[in-house]
Amino acid sequence: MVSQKTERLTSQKRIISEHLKSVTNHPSAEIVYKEVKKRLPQISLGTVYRILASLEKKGEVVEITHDISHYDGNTSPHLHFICERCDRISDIFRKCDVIQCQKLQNVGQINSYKIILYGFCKKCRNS
Amino acid sequence: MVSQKTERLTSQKRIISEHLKSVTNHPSAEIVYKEVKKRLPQISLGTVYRILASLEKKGEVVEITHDISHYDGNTSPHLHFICERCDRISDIFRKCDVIQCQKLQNVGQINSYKIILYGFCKKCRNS
DNA sequence: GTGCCTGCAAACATTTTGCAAAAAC
DNA sequence: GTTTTTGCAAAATGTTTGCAGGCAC
Repeated sequence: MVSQKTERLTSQKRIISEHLKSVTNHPSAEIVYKEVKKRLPQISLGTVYRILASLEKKGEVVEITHDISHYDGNTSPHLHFICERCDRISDIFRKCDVIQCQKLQNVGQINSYKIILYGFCKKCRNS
Repeated sequence: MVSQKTERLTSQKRIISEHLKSVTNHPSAEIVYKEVKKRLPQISLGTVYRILASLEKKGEVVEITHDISHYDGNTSPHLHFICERCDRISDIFRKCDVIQCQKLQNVGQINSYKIILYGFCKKCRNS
């Protein structure tokens, strides 16, 4: 019999997960660490990285790479807009026809996608 | 009078640029370095990074982040497909209606976009 | 000759990892 | 009690940078 690893629910996992679902600002690991530390003062940055990686692997969090990794706890399929001036990442809840591309193209089996738009946000464009 | 910096064409820039235009495998900086070293044995990795960054800034090269940075010398707008098993990056020359998203959304001014599809390529799916 | 660019190596920032103690089950 | 997870700190990785000499113009 192969012993199988059963995941355990720790307060670290729960609180990081809750935090990511409650914010919309796509924080980096460092920022998640700082925020979560308010509730769990003894947590370490390494743990934050480990938990973020496992949440991503499970599909409960989406990673957005912009210089460094940022994390989005909203897993409904959507796009991201990154302002090249202020670096803010915002959500765009609008479907793109990637599904259509899938069908037309025969590269293989498509499981997910990431779409990032780059430009200037309204605030930065007007200044 | 503000003195203005005029760019100079060096063999390093020319050969890296040529190399990226001649391949379709989306190499990392390290791989570009190894390949270009065949023609320029004295080139350094730092120079490769500097030139890749400047080409990207000028829009002559597209950066694809997948764990590390990969570079695409083909600047015609297209999508990328990454196999989650063999990590190969392939091009998909097909337009997506991101333009349409732009018009519908009013986040600001959109300058460019990156679309990455993740899945299993045909070879990996059948094994 | 002027000043941009390179090679080198050291520095940097982010992320990963090994290990012993702690917590979950 | 067993096994997973954590905190800590050190290591690893990819990338950037300062500087002196080299090369483009």
